[in-house]
Amino acid sequence: MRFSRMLIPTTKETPNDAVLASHKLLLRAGFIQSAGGAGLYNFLPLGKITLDKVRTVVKEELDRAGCNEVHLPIVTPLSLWEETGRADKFGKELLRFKDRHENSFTLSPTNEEAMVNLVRQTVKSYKQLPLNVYQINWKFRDEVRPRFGLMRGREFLMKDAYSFHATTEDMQREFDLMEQTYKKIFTRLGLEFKVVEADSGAIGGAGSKEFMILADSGEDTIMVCDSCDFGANVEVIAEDETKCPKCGGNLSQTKGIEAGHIFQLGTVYSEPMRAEFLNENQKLEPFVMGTYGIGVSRLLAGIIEQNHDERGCIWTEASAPYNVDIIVAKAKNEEQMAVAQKIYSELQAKGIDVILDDRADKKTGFGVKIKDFELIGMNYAVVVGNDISEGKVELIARKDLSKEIVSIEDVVNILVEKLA
RNA sequence: CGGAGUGUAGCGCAGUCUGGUAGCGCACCUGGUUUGGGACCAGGGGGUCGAAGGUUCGAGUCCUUUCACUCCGACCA
Repeated sequence: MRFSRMLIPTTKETPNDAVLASHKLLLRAGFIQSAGGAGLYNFLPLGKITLDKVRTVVKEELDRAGCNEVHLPIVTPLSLWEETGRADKFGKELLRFKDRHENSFTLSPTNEEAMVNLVRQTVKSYKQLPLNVYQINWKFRDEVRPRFGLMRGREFLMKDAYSFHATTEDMQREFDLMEQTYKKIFTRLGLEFKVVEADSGAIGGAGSKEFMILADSGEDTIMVCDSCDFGANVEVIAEDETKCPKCGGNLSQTKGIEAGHIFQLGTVYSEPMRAEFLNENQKLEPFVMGTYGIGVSRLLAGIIEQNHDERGCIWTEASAPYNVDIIVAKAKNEEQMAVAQKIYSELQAKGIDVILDDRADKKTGFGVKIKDFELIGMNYAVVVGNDISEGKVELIARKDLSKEIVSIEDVVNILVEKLA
């Protein structure tokens, strides 16, 4: 992609009302913009690309774990919510409206009822179990106070998975599989995270675990053990507790951003909704369920909260909109453009996501391009400038801003190796 | 829902106290000079001052009502 053809409205000034680094930087770097209402954002080209990259990582790992991707309508009949009593329980956070025939609907904030409905209409036998179905779809919650940009929007992208089983043991097996799958997803995304014991809240059910991105700006306080892998949200453990209940080690307090949550549901939805299958003994039984969520758009904010500096975003390799930014110092210089084009094509041929900053207007000098690189936070920049007379280009790593001069012939292989 | 604040050009703001021609910076357009760390000079376009009502010869400014947004708190898979 050529920078000159892309809508990337970076700004020098920080919006006054943004507080969190991720909120400020995603706005300044042109990933998102306000859509005019609280907690509603337009995803601009860079934001859309990044969101899709993160979404793809989530999808690939779930598919690998045997889950089935489906797509449910965002508009759900309120009657489904009345079957489980959650129409009342969810309160005002559940946005309701009526169609022209005066039928009531909601904009889905989560889809337990809708997914149980899907499955009860199609799965009738224990032979069809277990089953894990998921979607990656927009959710709407009429939050009391949306805030912090993508961290707590009213409309947000969430992966929600639901598993259906004949027995509690099999559901617990799937629960463990999902925990492992989530660990793979968060690791691939390059995140530092902690799995903690959590409260089940409005979703209900027995056990639940949260996946916390460790960041000082996190809204959740968690207790972590320094000698084993135990961790818990302060919702479920006394905040003044100092000893690990699992191994007796020391507990310390830290902040986390909840980016994933997995639940053992049991039959709390399948029973009231009469979602049943016929077992081996020809008896009807309610499905034993689990449910598993990841806040995909929140992950973008979480990645930046954990990875940024005073100059801008520092995307991880799996999440960066582009891994390499080729900066042509003087885009009107034909030799520089030719060298840049060559490196660009070779990187593309190697399957690396690369953008060519070919902007040649007189307002956009070298300084602007390098500042944009640092603000947007792609992994590496290749500066094609005066050094080409000696057969060299400059390679800059965004993470530590280290620079090295490398030969034009080597730069592609060096990048392929670094990004492997 | 309680507390605090802010609405003036795409963005960031001044002007409001003390009523009298709508301002500044960034961005944008034209021309010229620049060109390795967010350039310079000259010229230019863009506003029903959040909305409604009121006071006044005259309202961005004063009064009343209302809406929206932001922050703190409570709440939150």
